[in-house]
Amino acid sequence: MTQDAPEFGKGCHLHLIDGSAFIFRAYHALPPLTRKSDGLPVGAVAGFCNMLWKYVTDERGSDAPTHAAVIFDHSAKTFRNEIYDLYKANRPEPPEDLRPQFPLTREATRAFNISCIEVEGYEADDIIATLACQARDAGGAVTIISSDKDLMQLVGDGVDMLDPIKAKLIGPDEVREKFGVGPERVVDVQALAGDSVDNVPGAPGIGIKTASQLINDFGDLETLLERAEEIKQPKRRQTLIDHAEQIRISKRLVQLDCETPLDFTLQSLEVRDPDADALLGFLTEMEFRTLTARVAEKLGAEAPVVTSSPPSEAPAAPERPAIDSTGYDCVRDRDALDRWIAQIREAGHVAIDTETTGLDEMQADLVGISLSVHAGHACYIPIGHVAGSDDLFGAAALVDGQLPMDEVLKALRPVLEDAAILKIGQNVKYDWKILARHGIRMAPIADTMLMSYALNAGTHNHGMDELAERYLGHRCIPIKELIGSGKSQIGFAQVAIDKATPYAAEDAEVTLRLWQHFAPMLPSEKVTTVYETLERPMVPVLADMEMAGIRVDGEHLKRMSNAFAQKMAQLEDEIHQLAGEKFNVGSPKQLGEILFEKMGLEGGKQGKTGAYSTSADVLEDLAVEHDLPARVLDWRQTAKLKSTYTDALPTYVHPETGRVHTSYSIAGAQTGRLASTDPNLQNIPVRSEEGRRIREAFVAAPGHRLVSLDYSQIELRILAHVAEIPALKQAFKDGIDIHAMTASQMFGVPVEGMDPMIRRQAKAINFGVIYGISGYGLSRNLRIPRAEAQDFINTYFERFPEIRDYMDKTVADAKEAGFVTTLFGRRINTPGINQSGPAAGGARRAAINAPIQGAAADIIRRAMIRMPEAIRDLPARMLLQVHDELVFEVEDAAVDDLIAVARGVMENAAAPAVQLSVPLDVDAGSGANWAEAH
DNA sequence: GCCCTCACG
DNA sequence: GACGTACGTGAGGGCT
Repeated sequence: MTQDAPEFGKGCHLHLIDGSAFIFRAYHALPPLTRKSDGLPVGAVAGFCNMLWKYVTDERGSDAPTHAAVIFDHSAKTFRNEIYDLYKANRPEPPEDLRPQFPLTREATRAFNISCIEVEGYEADDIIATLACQARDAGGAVTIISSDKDLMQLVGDGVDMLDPIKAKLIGPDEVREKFGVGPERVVDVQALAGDSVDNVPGAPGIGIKTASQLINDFGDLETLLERAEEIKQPKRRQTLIDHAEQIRISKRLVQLDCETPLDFTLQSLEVRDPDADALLGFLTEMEFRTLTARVAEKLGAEAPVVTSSPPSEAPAAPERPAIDSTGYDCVRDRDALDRWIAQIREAGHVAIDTETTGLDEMQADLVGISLSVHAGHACYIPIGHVAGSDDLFGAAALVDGQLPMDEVLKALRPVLEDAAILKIGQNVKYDWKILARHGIRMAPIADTMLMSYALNAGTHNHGMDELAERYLGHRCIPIKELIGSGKSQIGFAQVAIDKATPYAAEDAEVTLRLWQHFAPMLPSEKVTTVYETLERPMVPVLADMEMAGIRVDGEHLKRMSNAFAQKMAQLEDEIHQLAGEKFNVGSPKQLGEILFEKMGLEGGKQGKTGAYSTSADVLEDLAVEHDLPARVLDWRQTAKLKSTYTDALPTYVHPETGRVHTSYSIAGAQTGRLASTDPNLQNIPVRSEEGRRIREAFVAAPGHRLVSLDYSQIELRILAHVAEIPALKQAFKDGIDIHAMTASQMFGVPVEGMDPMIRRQAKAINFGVIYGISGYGLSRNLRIPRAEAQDFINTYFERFPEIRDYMDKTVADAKEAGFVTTLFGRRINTPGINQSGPAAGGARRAAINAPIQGAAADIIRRAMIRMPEAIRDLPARMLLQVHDELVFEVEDAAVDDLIAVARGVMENAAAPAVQLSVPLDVDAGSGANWAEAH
């Protein structure tokens, strides 16, 4: 697109809009508006759009810009923090309701078809300075749309500023009026005067007035500092002599950098007409009715109507051409690659998929990358394909006709890290980690899997093949057609490139189309906030945790394995003797026959498959009278610990890091909980003494400790809040033993000196309530008659009637809407709620449990998302999440600091989105290993 | 590939 | 009146 644009030069006029200033001004100028459909805060976005619209429609006549860009700050840390670590340190975090609006303002800018620019490590001011210098040097004119005094140093020949609010032009005279010196000496004055807002120290006691006087007296700052002895006022003289170094640092802080590395040209900033569809689409999505109407009128277009049909009814409408995997591009040379990169830059987004040698993203190697920008088009860039090897010893030689991996990554990196280009993935955490291993931190990202999860949790799973079939009516090429299966399976690197291209490129196109399908549904289905605040931000957080891994002591596990093997052999002998014959103790079928046929024990219940149940609770009952089932229980526990933990865990130790790297699935559980796989580190034993020793094998690195923080009773607290149970809320506020309190209320006994059995029963009921209690379930759990269990439940509901109200209301809501929601808006669909028969009970209990379990999951997600920023100055890393627990690794000396900071984040994680009526309590511990820390 | 069992919250 | 149930997960071993 830019090839035809004229070179930037004389006669051109560049407008540089200070986007961050727009945002903050918009935020503070407007009341906290929220989007009506889902409560997403959008006040700043609304103000921002109004300002942009006003800017775009202002009549400027011959002074109209030929080129324009909106520039944003990328992140809080910049190169200035290396000069002075306290730079901007006292600047408060942006308000919670502003944060989710930052990405939206970028989207808004793109919707207006204005170039959107930000660069990591640089402030917007530096980018503005760099562009202004370049434009001025090229002979063009520059107007900076901002009233920021820090930018006034740029004013001069060919560069002026425009205060967008006062509509006032700022030239050298206005600068002189403000600083008492000309633009070229502004930094000298700022260096002396300092700036309390940005925490630029300056010289104490010297303000702008004094500073400009001094500079005017001595000419410039360096001269002033050299000849400070000549200053007449003694105090002022001493201040300058004492603080000369601090003043010089201050100058470096306020001096804007004209050398920001930029990967685009001035030509590419050429002014473009807004695209009516894109702009109206965005404004409608934001539900800005007035502005949408105004824009539609001006552009002579129809304002689109947001439809809000539930996703389950959404047909796989094939408005776009069917997916055809035969015509994809295979990118084999630099020109083709550059053309794709130009396309991506023009569109501002790209769907991306990586192909690798395996599923373990900590070990798999990159084989190729596929991209798609427009439906109907996609490409595959092979980079790591090797010759199919019949020869086992033949070195895996790269196939000809592939660009070198380094070159491809180097070319793509600016795009992948460009804050103005959205990278769309399906399960993008996978690709993020693969690229992170090549030093690329991809941002910003979108994930179609997480979009589907926010919309469809509870309805179906969110894998690409399933989504493509459901929503695009397209059956993806099965990977098996390329790599085979079973014994003859080959790696993706061995697949011929002409076979890999349609498969890989298709994945990118499907991802793009899923994004086109889902993205507009998030607002219409009111789950944008969930997606933006609970799903999307988890990707880099989890990726970092997974890549950090946790150290595991393989020797410790091996010793335990040996001990377990001995114990099992001994138990096996005893069991065989008791049975009078040899059989496979690990076979429930054989065991059932021994127990209930050969030995003729009572209580043999056959399930639907005709097999006897030999589950632990059956065996526990039998164990009261008989030795054999007791031995089997012991054997089973040992076998479990050995096979699942002490034997399996060492095989997961990464050869290079020496640590175990789990993988968390964000969209696996229906309720918002994470799930941990390969290995599952969320079910490491803790309940039995023998099992707990396995936790001793999870150790901190030398010089470090493991710290574990966990929420105390978080689900019961959420229940107390959502069901508004005064007695429960008060107990949590008073910090008293919640189960004892329950027992006391139910049975009328004092909390002091309570019978532990009574407390245990109350505890079981408390948990039962969370699960959607039934008399049968409670009777089994407590091993009491069903009628007795039912009596307990009745008493409980009498004492806490609000709980029954809550349960009834939740089920009624689910039946009405087809879903339940958590406190934070997470939606869990309940498709089975209107079933009849036995399945109805299960759906009913799941619906009761989901908002409670889900809200707890939301809260710890919020804590995790805030954690990296909160602990960034501590020598600590977040390693694991176990539903209500976070595990960190921290240098010895910083244990207490970490606990204080992390606890604060966790205890306040619900706020400000939700003001809980109960406190959240967090327990903490630390030690050389996980057993000690827990 | 399904079922059973059991580890966790 | 009978039915069959605690909620949410993942992994390993047996068996077809």
